[in-house]
Amino acid sequence: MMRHQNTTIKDVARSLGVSVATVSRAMRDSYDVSQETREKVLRMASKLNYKPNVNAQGLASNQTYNIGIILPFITNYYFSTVITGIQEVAWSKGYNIILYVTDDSEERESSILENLSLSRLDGLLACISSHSRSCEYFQKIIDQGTPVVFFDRIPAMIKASKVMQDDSNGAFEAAEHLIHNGYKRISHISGPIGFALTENRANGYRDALKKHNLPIREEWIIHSGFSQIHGEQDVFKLLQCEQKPDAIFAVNDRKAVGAILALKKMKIKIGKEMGVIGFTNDPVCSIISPQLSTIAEPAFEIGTKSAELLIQHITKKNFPANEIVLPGKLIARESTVR
Amino acid sequence: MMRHQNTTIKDVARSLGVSVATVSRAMRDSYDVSQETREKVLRMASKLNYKPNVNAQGLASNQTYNIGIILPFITNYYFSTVITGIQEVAWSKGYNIILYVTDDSEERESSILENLSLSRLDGLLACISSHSRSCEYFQKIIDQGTPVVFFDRIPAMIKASKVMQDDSNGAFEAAEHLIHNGYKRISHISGPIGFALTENRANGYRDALKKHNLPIREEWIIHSGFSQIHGEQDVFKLLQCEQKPDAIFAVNDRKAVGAILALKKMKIKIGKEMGVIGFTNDPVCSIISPQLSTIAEPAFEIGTKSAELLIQHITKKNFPANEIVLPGKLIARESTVR
DNA sequence: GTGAAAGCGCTAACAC
DNA sequence: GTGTTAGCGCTTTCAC
Repeated sequence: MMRHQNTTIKDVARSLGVSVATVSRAMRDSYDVSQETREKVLRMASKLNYKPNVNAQGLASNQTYNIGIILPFITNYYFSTVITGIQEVAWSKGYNIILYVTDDSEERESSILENLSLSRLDGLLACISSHSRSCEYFQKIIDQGTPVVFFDRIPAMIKASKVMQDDSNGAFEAAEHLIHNGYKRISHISGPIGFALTENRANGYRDALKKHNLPIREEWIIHSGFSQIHGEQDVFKLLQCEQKPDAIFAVNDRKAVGAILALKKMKIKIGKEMGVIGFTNDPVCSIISPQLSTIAEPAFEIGTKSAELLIQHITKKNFPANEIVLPGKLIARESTVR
Repeated sequence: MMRHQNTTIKDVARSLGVSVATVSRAMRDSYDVSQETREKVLRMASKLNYKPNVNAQGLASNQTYNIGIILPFITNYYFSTVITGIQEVAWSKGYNIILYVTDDSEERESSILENLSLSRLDGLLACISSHSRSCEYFQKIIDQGTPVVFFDRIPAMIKASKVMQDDSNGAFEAAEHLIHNGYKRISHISGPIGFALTENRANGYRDALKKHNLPIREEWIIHSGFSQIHGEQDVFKLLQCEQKPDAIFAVNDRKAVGAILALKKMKIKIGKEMGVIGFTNDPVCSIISPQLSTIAEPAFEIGTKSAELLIQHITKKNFPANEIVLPGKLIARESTVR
C-alpha cells in the first residue's frame, strides 16, 4: 500500500546544501543552530510543504505525541464534554488523541489494555468501567513506564494522578438543598458499590442528613447501575418501602431522569410529593419537565486538567502523582420545589 | 524521555534461534511460514510479552493502522453514536481511531487538516462544519493518496465515498405523517443553506406538500443553524407570520426541542395547536414532554458503514468511490397527535 | 554551529 | 520455508 511519497528531511537538506542533522535541529528549536540557518530551514520546509514523518520521529525518539483515552462510553453529556476538554488541551500542545471505548465492560477494558501497543502512546487517560475492580492491567502499563491519569471513576488501589469532581461536597449540598426546601425523608439512588465516586456521594448524603438530625434508613439507599433504566427501577423499589421517602437524591442526572419518568408514570407529583435532584447538569435537566435540580459538574475542566496533568507526566520524568478535586455547583430548578 | 525498553522482534528471534524475518512473517500470518514455526513463534512472542513497535511497522510498511475522524462536535447523540459505530468496526479490524474536533469552525477544520501529518493516518472519516464550503483542503489530502470517506454533512464538490441517511425520503415521511394526522399549514425549520443534508430534507418536505396539494409558503421555511437555540428563535419568527402554521417539521431533534420549549413558553399546546416532528431520534425525544415524534436516523450504522468503506479504500487500491444511503424510520409519538 | 554516521524496530526483496 | 540485508525517515552522539 504505497502512498505518494511526501518530501522528507533529506529533500529539505539537499535543496539547502546542509545536512539532515541541521534540518532536524532547526525544525525542533534545538538551540545549537544559528538564527540564520533556522530561518532558512523553516522557510524551505514550508515552501516544500515538508511534514515530518511521525513514525520515524517516534521510532528515533521514542515519543509519539499521541495520548490515549479509555472510557466506558462517549454517548453521554458528561463523557463527551470531558473528551472535548481533553481534545482542546491536546490540540494546543500538539498531541493527538486516540480513543478507546469499553462499552462499560471490564472484559473489553482489559482486552484493550492487554493488546495495547504502548509504542503507540505517550500516555493514557482513563475512566474505568463500572464493573472493574482490581485493574491490575493498568498497573502493568504504569510499571512499563507509560503515565496514566485517571478521571471520574478511579480505581482505589492504584497510585497515579487522579482528577475528579468534589463528589462528597456536591452530594452534601444536594441533600442539604432538599432539606432546606422542607423534605424530610430523603432517599438516595446510588451507583455500584466499591467506587470512590459512589461512596463519596453516598457519604456526602449521609453527612447532610446527620447534620440535620434526619433519619438514615438503609432501605432508602439503593445501589444499582448508572443508567436511566436503573433510575426507573430504583424508584419502583423505593415505592415499595414501608415508609415512603419524600425526596430522591440521584447519583447522576441520568438516574434522576429515569426517576422522574417513573414518578410520572405513577402519577406522583414531582416537587410537591417527591423532590428529585441529580448530579452532572446534563442539558436534559432544563428540557425535562419539571426541570431538574442538580449539582453541576465541571466536565470540561475535568478534561482539561486531566490532559494537562498527563502532559506534565509525559514531559517531566518523576513528576509526582497528583490528586485534583474540582468543585461542583448547586443549580436549583423546579424538581425540588414543593 | 526514554521509557522502559520492551522486547523486540530480535529478542523473540534470538530465543528461538530463528531470524527476525521469520518472526515478522509468522506474526503477520504471511503464508510462507510453516505451521510449526508459526506456532513456536507465537508462543514465544506471547511468553516474552512481545508487542510490535507500531512506529517501526509504520515506517517500514508505510501503514499505521490509525484512522482519523474529523467532525464538528462529539457532544450530541448523533455524532457520539456515529463514533461509537466507527470505533466498533475499527477495533474489530485492528485499527485505532484518532479524533479531531472542529467545534463547527471552518477555520479550525482547515487548520487541523493543513497541519495534519498524513504519515500518522491510513485514512480519514469526515463530517464537515456547517460553515465549510469549498473544502479544498480535503481535496489536497485525497490527492496525496490518503482515502477520505465523508458522512452526514458532505461536501458537494468532492469526489469521494459518502455515507448518509436517506434525508429526502425521511423528510417526506415526516411531512406526510403530519399531513395524515390532519395538519394543513406545515412549516419547516431548516439548517444552513448549501448543505446536501439541508436541501434533501427541504426537498422531501416540499415533495410531500406538493403530493397532497398543500401550499408551500416560503415564509414558512426558515434556514438557520442546527442547534436548539436556533429552533427556539425560528419558532418566534414563525409566530410572526401573517398566516400562522399549524405544524413544524424540524431539520433535527435539537431544533425540534428548541421549538417545543419556545411553544411551551408561549403557552401554545403542542400537538393540539401545533404539531412538531424532528429528525434523528435522540433519546431526549422520549424524555421531553410531550414526547417528540421523529425520523430515526441509523447513526450507529452510519458509523459502521463509513468505517468499513474507509477500510476498503485503505486495503484495496483503486476501490471505487461509493455512495451509501441508509433508510430512516418514522417514530410517531405525542407531539404529532391533535 | 554543523556534518557524518549509527541506529531506533520493523518489513520486504532477494538469495538459497 | 527460512535467512540475509537494505532501507523506511528521523534523532542523536561524536567529531571537527
